[in-house]
Formats: sequence, structure tokens, C-alpha cells
Amino acid sequence: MGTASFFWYEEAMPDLSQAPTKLQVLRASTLLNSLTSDEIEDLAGTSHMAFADRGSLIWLNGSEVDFFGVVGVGFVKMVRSTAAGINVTTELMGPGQVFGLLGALDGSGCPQTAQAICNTWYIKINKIRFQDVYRQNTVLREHLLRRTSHRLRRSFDMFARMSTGKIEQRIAAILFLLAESYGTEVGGNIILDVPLTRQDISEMAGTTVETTIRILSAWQKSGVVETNHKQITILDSLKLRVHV
Amino acid sequence: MGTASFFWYEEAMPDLSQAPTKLQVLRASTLLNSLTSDEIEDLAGTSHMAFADRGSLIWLNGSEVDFFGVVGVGFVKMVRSTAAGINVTTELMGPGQVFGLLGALDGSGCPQTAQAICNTWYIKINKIRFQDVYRQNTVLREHLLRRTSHRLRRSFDMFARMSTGKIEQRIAAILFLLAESYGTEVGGNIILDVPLTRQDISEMAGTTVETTIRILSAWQKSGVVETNHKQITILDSLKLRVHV
DNA sequence: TGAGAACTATGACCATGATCATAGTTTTCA
DNA sequence: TGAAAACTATGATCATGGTCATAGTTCTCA
Repeated sequence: MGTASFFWYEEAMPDLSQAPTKLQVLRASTLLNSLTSDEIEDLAGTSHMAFADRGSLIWLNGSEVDFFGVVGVGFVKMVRSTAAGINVTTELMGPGQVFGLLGALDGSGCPQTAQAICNTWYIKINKIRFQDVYRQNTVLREHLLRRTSHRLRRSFDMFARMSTGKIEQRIAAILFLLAESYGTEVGGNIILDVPLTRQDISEMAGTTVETTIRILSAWQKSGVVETNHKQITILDSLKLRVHV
Repeated sequence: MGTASFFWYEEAMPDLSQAPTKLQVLRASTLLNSLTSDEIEDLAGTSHMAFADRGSLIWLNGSEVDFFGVVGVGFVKMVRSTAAGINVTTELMGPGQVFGLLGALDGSGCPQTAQAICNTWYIKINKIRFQDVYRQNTVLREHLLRRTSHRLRRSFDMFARMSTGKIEQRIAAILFLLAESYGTEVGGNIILDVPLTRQDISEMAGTTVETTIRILSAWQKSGVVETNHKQITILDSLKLRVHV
């Protein structure tokens, strides 16, 4: 608590009114809502709400932390750095999504960096304390396997797309992937509710910012997508689909 | 049995002396050897030894089959096809490795094509029959989660490497990956015990055959690797490491 | 509010690697 | 054993996209 209050006044004040409650976050998580009410309240009691500024690191790859996270409000990107110093974003975790859990179970540390891409509220759940819940709850374990196998399939899919083909195709694929998870349809258009910079997108596609900017600019001119600030809207899914 | 004997005489005769027994294969599998002896014998009774010629398809992506496989002798590559018709190999399954299991558990079909890269003996385990074993064996489920999370981590790793960087780096990464799983050290050199063509390697690296051939030729000339037939030997790990 | 940081934009240049074409070599199988 | 198929090899050409450089725009925060 000493540490918490220290940082409190050092850093910018997070907007407390935006903060969800721990119970809200735990219940919103598709993985953890398979727990009993008792278990959820138990976890809530031993976990902490945390705030990460846009761009700040939650943990660095290779480090050992005693918690994993559940996103409440905001987004967290999972990043791998190659030997050449290039960052690649492998996954984007949104509200309700658990991150860093697998390493918690087999004690293998954090292979990827977790970084907030916008101001983000998340809860930290203690790895050790979670072990008990995990061991006792069969349904949770089953859910976890399903979620993991789903992620594996998706990873293979992106792997195939991102290691071949034109960059246009890759970026189009990324936009559709984002639309799938975080897109809302408004009047035939799909608004992506993730505040991504061109840099963020380029790290997902394994390309450079410049190329990403060029492609998005071109698409904007031809009316395929529209971007303002960090919001991307897909105007013409069909034309965009051609690029995939 | 009618079907079996039909194909038997239609196709080339597999070399029966090479065929392992079902029990041998099941026991060699790191995933399935967590079963009790009774369970293994039970599975052996309801599964079938099968043979796949080099290059032949075990199943095509999108198809529904009633079995998953365990490699006995040989290698099976798991392939995704992109919209542009390019094939990408996501994993290479060797002796003792289970393939196609995850789809068996959540009934989601086969997202990837399974293809033998050399003459391969494998066993087919009926998905339905396996369900019982799966449900009753906690240790198996735990093993499966660990294996899946390990594959996920590796997939992310390759994803990061294969979506960025020079092709040389990618191919070097592939060789090291292969060395890790199927390499044997002989007098300071690492022999890769997988019979891969340049085409196979290019499909893993997401590049073309020509480029792969050029790079391997160059490395051969500079004494970094040696290739004869389909056998690749890493002569100078350090020099090769520089390329990663 | 104003300075600095972060982000978007665009041009010029050039290396990488895809594509096409051709040929030599090895393997396979009737 | 000999023909066909599969695989390896290499050159020429050209488009893609990375790199560098510069500048305009928007955001952030003291």
C-alpha cells in the first residue's frame, strides 16, 4: 500500500470513474465466469485492480511476475521481440480477456511482453492463489483447454497469412480479424473499437509504419476504409475482401 | 476389412517389416503414455495401423474424419492453404506425436491438411472412442493442456520470426527449430533426421523454392551446412546462428 | 496556451526476393 | 533398364516494400 500511494501522486491520476469493479471484470470474462459465485468472490478478494497508461509495460518478456491479468477496460497487446529487435504483436487482449495465465500454470514465466495500447484498467490475479481454484474446478480446466486450442488455431491461421503474400493482403486480414473480435456494425459499416496507431497495425502485420500508412491512405482515398484519430471504419467489406 | 484388402493390392505394397506395433506407437507418445496400461491396450484394440505414401494426404483441411493420428514411423506435415493458394506448413509431426486431436475434442473438424512427407506409419484412433478415455483421465487432460500451451508458445515464436526479417533469417530459424526436435549431434555436427525437400522448407519459411535453394546452396558453399539427398547437416552452428 | 512528443504523410532510392525460364540431376517405377 | 517425374540449380528481370529523409498534423501535458 506504500508503493501504491507513492505512484498515485507521482503519475497522472487515472480517471477513477472509468474503473470497473473487480467483480464486473471477473464476471465479464468468458473464461472465469465458469467459476462459482463463491470462487469469483474469493478471487476478487485476493486480486487487485490496476491501471496502465497508454503505452506502458505491464510486464516485459522474460520477466517473472506473480500475477496474470484480466482486462477490464482498454486493450493490452502481447508482443514478441525478434533477435533483430523487431517487435511483433501476436495477440490483442480486450475487455474480459485473460492474459499471461498459461505461464502461471506451468511456471514458465512470461514469454511475451504485455503492453497497454491505451489507458487500461485490468485486474491482477495472484498466480499462487489461483492454483487452488484451478485445481478444484474441472469446468474451468475444460474451458481453458478450449480457449487455448482456439488460440492455437487462430495463431496458425495468422501465421500462414502473415508469413506469405503481399502486405496489402496481410493488413486486410488484420482488419478482418479485428472486426471479428472488436467490430460493431453501424449502417453497413464496421467500426473497429480498438484505438490502434499505424505503428500498432504494422507490428501485427510484420511490416513497417510507412508501408502501413501508404496502404491505409490508399484505401481511404478509394473509399474502402475511413480513419479518423485512431478509429478505423471498414466502409466496403467486399472491396477489402478482395485484398485478402 | 474389405476396404483394407482392396487398397492393399491397388497401391504399392508398404514395407511391412518397417511397421511398428500399435502398442509401441502408443507407448512412445509423450501425450498418451500418461494413460494406464489398461487404457493403452484398450485404445490399441480399437485403433488401426495405417500407412501413408510419401506425399499422400491423410486428410484435407475442412474435411471431417472420424479419427486422429499418432505418428509411428515417418513424418506428417500440417498445412494451411491461404486464399491465394499458397501452402504454409505450420507444424511437423514426428514419431510419437499426436495430430488432429484438438479438433476431435470440440468437434470442430480439421482446420489443417495432414500430409505425409515420407512413407509414414501412423495409427488412427477413433475420435468417439477416445472421448471416454479423455473424460476419465485427469492426468491426460492436464498433459494435453501443457502440450497445447507449449505449441501455442512455439507458434507465436515462429509467427514472429516468419512474419518479419530476411528470408535467410527465417530459414536459419527453421533449421534450428528442426534441430531442436529432430537433430542428433554427431562429431560436433547436427544431423537433421527429417527428409525434407527444399519445397518443404520453403513452405515452412513462407517463401519460394528458388530462394530456399539459393540460400541453402550458398550456405553449402560457405561450409555452414551440408546437404545430400534430403538430409541436412548443420556443420557450423555459430555461423548459422549469425543469420537468425 | 504553447512547446514538445507522437503520429501521419509522402517522396526518392535501392535491395530483396518473387517470377519466369531453362537445364542438369536424382529418384521412382513400370 | 529406361522413361518420366520430382528435385535441385542458376540466370535474368522486375515489382514490392524496406530505408532514409523531410514535413505536416494532432495530441499531450506542464
